[in-house]
Amino acid sequence: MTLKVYNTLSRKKEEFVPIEPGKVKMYVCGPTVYNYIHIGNGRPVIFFDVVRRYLASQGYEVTYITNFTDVDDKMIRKAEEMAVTVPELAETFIAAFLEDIKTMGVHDATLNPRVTDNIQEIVDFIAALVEKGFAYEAGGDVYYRTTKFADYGKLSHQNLEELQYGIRIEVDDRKENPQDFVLWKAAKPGEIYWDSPWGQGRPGWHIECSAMVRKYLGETIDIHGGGQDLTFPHHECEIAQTEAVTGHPMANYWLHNAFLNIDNEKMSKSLGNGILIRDLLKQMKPQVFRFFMLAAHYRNPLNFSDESLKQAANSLERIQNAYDNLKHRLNTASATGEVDSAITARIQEINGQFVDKMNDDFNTPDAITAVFELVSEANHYLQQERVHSEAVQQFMAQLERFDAVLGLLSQAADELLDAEIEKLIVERTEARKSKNWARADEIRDLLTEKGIFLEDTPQGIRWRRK
RNA sequence: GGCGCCAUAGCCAAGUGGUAAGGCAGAGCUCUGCAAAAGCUUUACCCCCAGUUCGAGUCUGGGUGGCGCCUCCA
Repeated sequence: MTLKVYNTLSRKKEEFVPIEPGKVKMYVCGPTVYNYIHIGNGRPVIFFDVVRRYLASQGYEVTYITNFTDVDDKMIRKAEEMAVTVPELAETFIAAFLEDIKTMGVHDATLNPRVTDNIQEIVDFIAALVEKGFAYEAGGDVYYRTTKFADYGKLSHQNLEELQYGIRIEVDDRKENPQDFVLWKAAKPGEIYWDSPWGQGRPGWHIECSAMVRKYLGETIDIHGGGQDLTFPHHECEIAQTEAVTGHPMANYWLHNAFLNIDNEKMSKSLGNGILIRDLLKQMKPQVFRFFMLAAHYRNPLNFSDESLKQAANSLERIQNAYDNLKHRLNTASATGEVDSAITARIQEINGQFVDKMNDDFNTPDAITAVFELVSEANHYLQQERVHSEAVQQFMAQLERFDAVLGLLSQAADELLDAEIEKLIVERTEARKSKNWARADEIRDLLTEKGIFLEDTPQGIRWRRK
């Protein structure tokens, strides 16, 4: 089965055909770096990380670009509040962002371009739009002339006439039409600015992505992603800008993730229910948050609650236990001869399930079901007294292949316990031998307090941290 | 007003028109000195009403209830 992705442009699942065989160029709109990212921001970050990992696992060479918006109105306002410069503000929160996503196990992007490093390209882009009559200058600002672009609205499927303008934002009367959007914004006194043919100012929000996509990936890319809210106006405007200049489609596939709600309500500043990722991850393993995210399909709304997280943690533990148990049994695996070919075949079959589900518009909930199928098979196999090391390795290798895509396992290094704990474990073993259960339990309780959980298995004592 | 989305077990969540995956939680059992882990067993008239069909969770129409976007937003 081939990969199918839901394309916002056509509102259909379409077969994914890359522009260049074996290669995928994707761009995902990144954060405006004026604050720490919240858990809602985590959804596209994690989802597109999985998309990218999956494509790579299928043999594609993926170029993954995600930008930083490091200058805009919000940045300027926040910098003022914090009494720092805009670049200082950006440095702080870019560093924080990179740290947060690393914690979440997100792979590094091929490149994280910044708006302020691409001003010249942006100015050139705007100049080209002006040249072609798609933009006009008005009092130091430059606006996009939406009426000139016949396809305006094709992504979000909106009719220009039916959009209600000025509902939330006051319409600027310098615009020819209310739906026109700003490409270049004149600097007010004291604001950060760059020189341009239209005077001192800064880029509008949408133009940066058009300029950077073209510069780093080319005129047409394979996948352009972002949160659902970016469909309109942001991505609509990107299309208008890019396609007006290049005459080619900006991206072949537009992917948008649905929102994360908190206790069934949208997360918003006015509700005051925002949760920062760094705060959340102080309370739980990052893999739990990833599992929670991937347990729902990316195009469905996902509700964040303590209960859901608790369930995610418990579910994830089953996978982690299976992996740890396999690893543990590897030490004492003793069966000889050939591995039962039925096992190998079954693992292959489950891998096929996983791939089929991922191919179906990245159905991670069903892909996770395949992971659980593998867990079940592995657990069954481990019921046997004697296991074959190669079979155990096959199970582990398959779990690791799944994990290369999903990023859910903790690879606890073979850390050493300190001498005192080591001694207690030995003492407990002695106590058990002499059936001194009271002492044995006492020691286990003692270690539990230290976060070390002991398990007595037929293959010997094992411990795990919790 | 326009454009969309969602409704499946106590909870989370899949589901190409052929007779409801998976996980969590709960209950019982097996194994275990006790545990843990694991295994086994167990839990659904798919929001309502009509229609199409041999057959509908799935398609169509109409409701009801939630939600998103309509130039800050992931």
